[in-house]
Amino acid sequence: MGSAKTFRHGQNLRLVTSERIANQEELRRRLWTQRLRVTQATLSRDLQELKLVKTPEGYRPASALPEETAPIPPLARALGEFLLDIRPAENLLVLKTPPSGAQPLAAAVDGAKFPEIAGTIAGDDTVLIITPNKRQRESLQQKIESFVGRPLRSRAS
Amino acid sequence: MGSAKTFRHGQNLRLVTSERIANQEELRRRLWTQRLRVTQATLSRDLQELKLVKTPEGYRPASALPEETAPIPPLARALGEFLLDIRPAENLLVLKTPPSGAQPLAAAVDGAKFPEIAGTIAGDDTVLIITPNKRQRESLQQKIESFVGRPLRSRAS
DNA sequence: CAGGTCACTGTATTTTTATACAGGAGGCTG
DNA sequence: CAGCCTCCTGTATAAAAATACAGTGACCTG
Repeated sequence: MGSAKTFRHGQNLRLVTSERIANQEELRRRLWTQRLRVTQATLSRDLQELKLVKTPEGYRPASALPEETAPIPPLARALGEFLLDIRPAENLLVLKTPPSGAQPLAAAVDGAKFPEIAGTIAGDDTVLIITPNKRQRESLQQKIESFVGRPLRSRAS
Repeated sequence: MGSAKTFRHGQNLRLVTSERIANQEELRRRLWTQRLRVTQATLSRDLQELKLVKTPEGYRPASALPEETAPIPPLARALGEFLLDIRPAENLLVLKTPPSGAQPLAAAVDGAKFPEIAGTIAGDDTVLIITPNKRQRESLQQKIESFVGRPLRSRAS
C-alpha cells in the first residue's frame, strides 16, 4: 500500500496549513478522527519529508531553501497528494487542493498532456482546467476520477 | 545587569546565522568559548524571543518563513473595501478590485462559503468566480450585490 | 529601611521530537 | 520459490526543547 503515505502527506499539509497544530501529538489526534492511525514517529518523518518546520504559530513550509526544485510530480502521485475535490462547471473543471497545492497539481496535469485540455490556470488552492466543450470536460473528468481510487470529500469553500 | 541579555541575543544571532548550529546544546558550547555561561533553558528562551526557528539547516529567522495567514476579512468589509465592479459572464463572475485587492477579496469570498461557488481564482486586481451554471451565477451575483449598499461603477483598470 | 514588583536566570522536570532497530509487505532476479 | 532488495512503519528509547518553580538582584515607593 504505497499510496497511503502520499495521501497522508496531503492530509498533513492540509491540516497543518488550515488550522493551528501545536505538536505532532495533536496532529496525530486530528488524523485519528479521519481513520488515519499513525504514530508520532511516522509524523516526525512526514513533517521532515514535507519540509515543514515548527514555529510558535504552528508548522510552516521551510521555504527559501536553495534545494532542488521538485521535478514535476507524476500525475497519479500529485492527485493522491493534493486533490481534494473535483467540481465540473460546463466546459470547465475546477480542482480543489490544500493551500499552495494548486501549482504542483497543475504542473502535473499539464505534464500529462491530456488532449481534452485547452489550458489550465492555477491559483493557490484551485486549479481551473479549460476544455473546448462540455463533452470533452466530461471525458477528462472521468479520466481524472479514475486516477483517484478514493472518494473525494466535497468541501464547501 | 540588564545588558547581558541583549548582548547575548546579539551573539546568538551572529553565531546562528554565520555557522550551522544544530541544537541549543551546541549553541551553548559555542557561547561558552566566549565566556558566556548560560544554560540550555536560557537559550530556549532566547531563541524564542529572537523568533528563530529550528530547521534541518540550523536556526532561521521566522521572518524568512511564509507569513501568518492573515485572518480572512469578513465579507462585507472586504467587499466595501475592495470591490470596484461586478462583471457577469455566463457561469462566471468577475470581480474587479484595486491593484493587489484580489487576493484578500477572494479569501473573504471563499470564507463566506457560498454554495453556488465551485471555485475562485485571484490574480492581482481580478477575482474570477466559477459557478456550475448561469443560474447559480445569477443567484450569487444577487447576493453579492445585496452586500454592497452603494452602486458600483465600472472603472477601467 | 521594609515591602513590593519586575526582569532574568538556573535547576529539575516534563513535553516534544528524532532515531536505532526490527519486522512486514511488495517487487525483482535467477 | 528462495534470496535479496527497498520502502514503510511501529516500538522503544534517546535527544532536544520547553517550562514550572524558585531564587536573586535591581529598582521603586512610602
